[in-house]
Amino acid sequence: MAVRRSALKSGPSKASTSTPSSSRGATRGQVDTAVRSGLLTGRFIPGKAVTIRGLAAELGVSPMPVREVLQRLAAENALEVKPNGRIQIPDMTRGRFDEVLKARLLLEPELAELALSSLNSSDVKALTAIDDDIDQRLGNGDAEAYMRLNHAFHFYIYRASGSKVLLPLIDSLWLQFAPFMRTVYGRVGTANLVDQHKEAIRAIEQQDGPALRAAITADITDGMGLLGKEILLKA
Amino acid sequence: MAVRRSALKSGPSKASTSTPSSSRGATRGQVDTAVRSGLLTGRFIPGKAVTIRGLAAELGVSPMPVREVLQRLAAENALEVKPNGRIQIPDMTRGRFDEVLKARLLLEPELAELALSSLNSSDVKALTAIDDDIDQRLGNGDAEAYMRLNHAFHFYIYRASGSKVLLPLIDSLWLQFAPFMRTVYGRVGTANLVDQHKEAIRAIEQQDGPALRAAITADITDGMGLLGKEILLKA
DNA sequence: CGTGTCATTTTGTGATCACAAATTTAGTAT
DNA sequence: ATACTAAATTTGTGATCACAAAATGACACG
Repeated sequence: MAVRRSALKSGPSKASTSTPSSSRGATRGQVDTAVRSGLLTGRFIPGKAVTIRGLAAELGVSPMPVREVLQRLAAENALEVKPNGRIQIPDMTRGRFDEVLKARLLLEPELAELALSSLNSSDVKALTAIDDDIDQRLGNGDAEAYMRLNHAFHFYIYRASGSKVLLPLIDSLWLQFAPFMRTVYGRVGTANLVDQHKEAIRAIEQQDGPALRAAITADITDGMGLLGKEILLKA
Repeated sequence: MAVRRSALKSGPSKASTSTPSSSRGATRGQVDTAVRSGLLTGRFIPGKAVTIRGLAAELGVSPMPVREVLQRLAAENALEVKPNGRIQIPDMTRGRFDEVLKARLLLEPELAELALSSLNSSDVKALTAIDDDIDQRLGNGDAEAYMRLNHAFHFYIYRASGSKVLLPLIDSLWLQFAPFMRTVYGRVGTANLVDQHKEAIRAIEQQDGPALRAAITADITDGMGLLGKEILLKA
């Protein structure tokens, strides 16, 4: 039997936080966290099929919780159910990309500003720690770690808003573009990636709303817009 | 046995369009359409529990497809899974309401303008027909019909954009506030509801983007913002 | 009349099964 | 070799079952 690359159960990925580790819906929570983190760190390749039994075997659970999780993620447009029932990672198109970019630019600066007043100096410290970690990993070319940390940085801010509506929408967006961005990093590497994290941190320190909006907007445009469009035009 | 009010299988609701009526996932599609339309027309009351077996019996299907549909809708934040596994219609809070309103104002005018160039004179005719229907129903106080038609009006426009990203996000938002708005209409009635549909239609006729944005924005603010805030403040 | 306790019922969850559709593989004929 | 066909496998779907947790109801006790 050939050694097959496993999309999950690799890396630390710390699947503990916010995961109901026991009691009601324990298995489903575990599966959900595993697949979500797999999508966000680019361990799933766009266009590749995802089978219920395959995932179930890989995670050592029965097909049932996997079925429900995949339906959930399909509802968030993180997965695509084809007319024949087959489930796969949607591949990115130019139209979809433009829409995700537009939606991100509309929602994320807004939520960041909404969270601003809830962020204090200890949060600044935590964000700085994440950003330092990112800078350190960028040189190594570890795209998976970069994606995980970049997600952690943004959502640390967004989560502080306590949002129950905007946050899930943005969650859905990240699940949609993350697998594609992974393929982008695979081509251009991570060495010369730029972000506006330090500007964002400074804006938070000074409680400067417009500056934070600008930093987030620029971060999205630079990190996703420029890179992605270049790749998509080549196709 | 007492006659229990059924949340579904009542009214015409025309569950045919866009429903996979046969082949793969037929039953699930039927259940999904039924519950979705039930939510959008306010046949589900916020705070009320929804049981898998109950819905399954009501729709005459096995619990399986219902389970998956409810998980889907929970992923879209149209339903809430409580820590004990119980599923219910989330009840509206002031914070949630403000967020939904904000998100609608950010996304819907944008998508309407995006759809503008795809709307032609035959679409104007269709929209006018829907709006006339609304005017006719408003006097009758038929809140359910109003909600269904208002949804039809907005999404006729949005769907024309061909959007695959923004449209699902807006879909999620409507599923979240619809059940609450139903309770609002139950208090204030539908007689003196106002909308900006005619202004929107005129903007489409003249292909006037800014005017369409303004009409949609005003429609959201008037129809949802004013009414909802008043009710929520009383609680 | 209120209150705690225990039995009964209901509910979600995970597992397994049967089935049909679709995919893949093998085999064969041209 | 190539194209077509048929068998074998894989896959999603719906149904049913067993189980534990939770909700509900009945009932006795204060």
